[in-house]
Amino acid sequence: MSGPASDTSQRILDIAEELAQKRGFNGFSYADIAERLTVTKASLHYHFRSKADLGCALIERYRDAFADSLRAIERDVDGAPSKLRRYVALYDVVMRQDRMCLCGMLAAEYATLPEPMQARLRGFFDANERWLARVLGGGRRAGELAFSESPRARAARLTSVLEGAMLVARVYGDGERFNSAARNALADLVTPAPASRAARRGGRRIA
Amino acid sequence: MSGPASDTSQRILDIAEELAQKRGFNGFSYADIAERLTVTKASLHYHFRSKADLGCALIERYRDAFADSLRAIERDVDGAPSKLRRYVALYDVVMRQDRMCLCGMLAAEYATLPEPMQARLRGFFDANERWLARVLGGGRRAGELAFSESPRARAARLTSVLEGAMLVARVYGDGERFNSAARNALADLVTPAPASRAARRGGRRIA
DNA sequence: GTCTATAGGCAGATAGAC
DNA sequence: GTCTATCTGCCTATAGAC
Repeated sequence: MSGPASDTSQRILDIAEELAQKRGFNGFSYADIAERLTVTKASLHYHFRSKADLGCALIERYRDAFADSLRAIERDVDGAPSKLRRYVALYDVVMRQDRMCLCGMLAAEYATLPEPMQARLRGFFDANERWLARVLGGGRRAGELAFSESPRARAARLTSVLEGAMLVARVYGDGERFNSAARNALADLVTPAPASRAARRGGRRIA
Repeated sequence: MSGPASDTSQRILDIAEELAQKRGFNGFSYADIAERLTVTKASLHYHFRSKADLGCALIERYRDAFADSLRAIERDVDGAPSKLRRYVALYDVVMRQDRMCLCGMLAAEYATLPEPMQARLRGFFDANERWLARVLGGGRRAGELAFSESPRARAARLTSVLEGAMLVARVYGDGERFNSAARNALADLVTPAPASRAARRGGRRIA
């Protein structure tokens, strides 16, 4: 959309993103960023007039990167189960860096955030769940997935278990805790017998 | 354990708990409590020397109240499905007050918390999941519940979906979002045909 | 774009009177 | 137990030189 932001702006966002994901948006200050970038706080205000502006830029960049990842999944893999595994892998990358999903973290701080950040946060979850709902609905029609709610409700529930698993796993510093929850959440969603799926597609019926 | 804390201490904790659940532990100050209680900040420091002390007291009281609720469930209802429904209702009460689970909120802020609070937070989740794992394991042995992981892993996953659903539902200000996720999470756990359960207990076999 | 300097406010915390 | 007064430090943010 907008032109290529300056390299310094990007590095500020990189540092702010890590801090926000590890400590929360209220858990870091311009001084923390300035120290790691070895510039002064005043310089940061040149790039992002206020912390609210920085926060908005943070969400927008995260949202765009996430959207790119979802497009890459669509491009690279077929089948809802594979797409979901790739989707979960996006969260796993974050966990391995000892971070929380940026938007999950901001969700906790929601009541304290400036309104423009709140609006962008809702936008993130909306887009995320629209994509998931589409994959889930398609997978169910193809017989690859099984669930009883609406695709949108199932998407919300899947988002919940992934965000919640990250949240609690960080208390234990245990990424495997997240992986176990994610793996089993997918297993509950994918129809048990892949062989029978292939057979059904061919019109054959299996008890 | 300790003697009855003063009435003022309890009221301080009531206010701090609400603020912590709505805004996070880093999202409120002694000034916020002082204003609502119409006392001075200095008075608060008489009851809780430091904010870290207040935070520890907050978790301990929450943990004890939660443990009481779990004992009440054991006392009042039979059967794992009913126990789980009552368990979920504990979360629902919190959601209806537009609050996040205290310990879920603190989990997000974990990296910024003083170590004594971190230790108590782990203790909360440990106790919580030990209880859940026991109910889940018992329910499976009784044929009331079905799941493939260990009871402990399933307990962790159930905790995750409930905490995550609260987290995201607050962004939308939509308690029904939480309810939908919770209801369907339980449905996935409870064996489909109660009639067949009763029959199986009697030794009869159903296809 | 980055700096120095500083404003103005709020944080958690303490001393000591009552 | 609660108060007034105060301390120290950090916060976001701005002015203006370079």
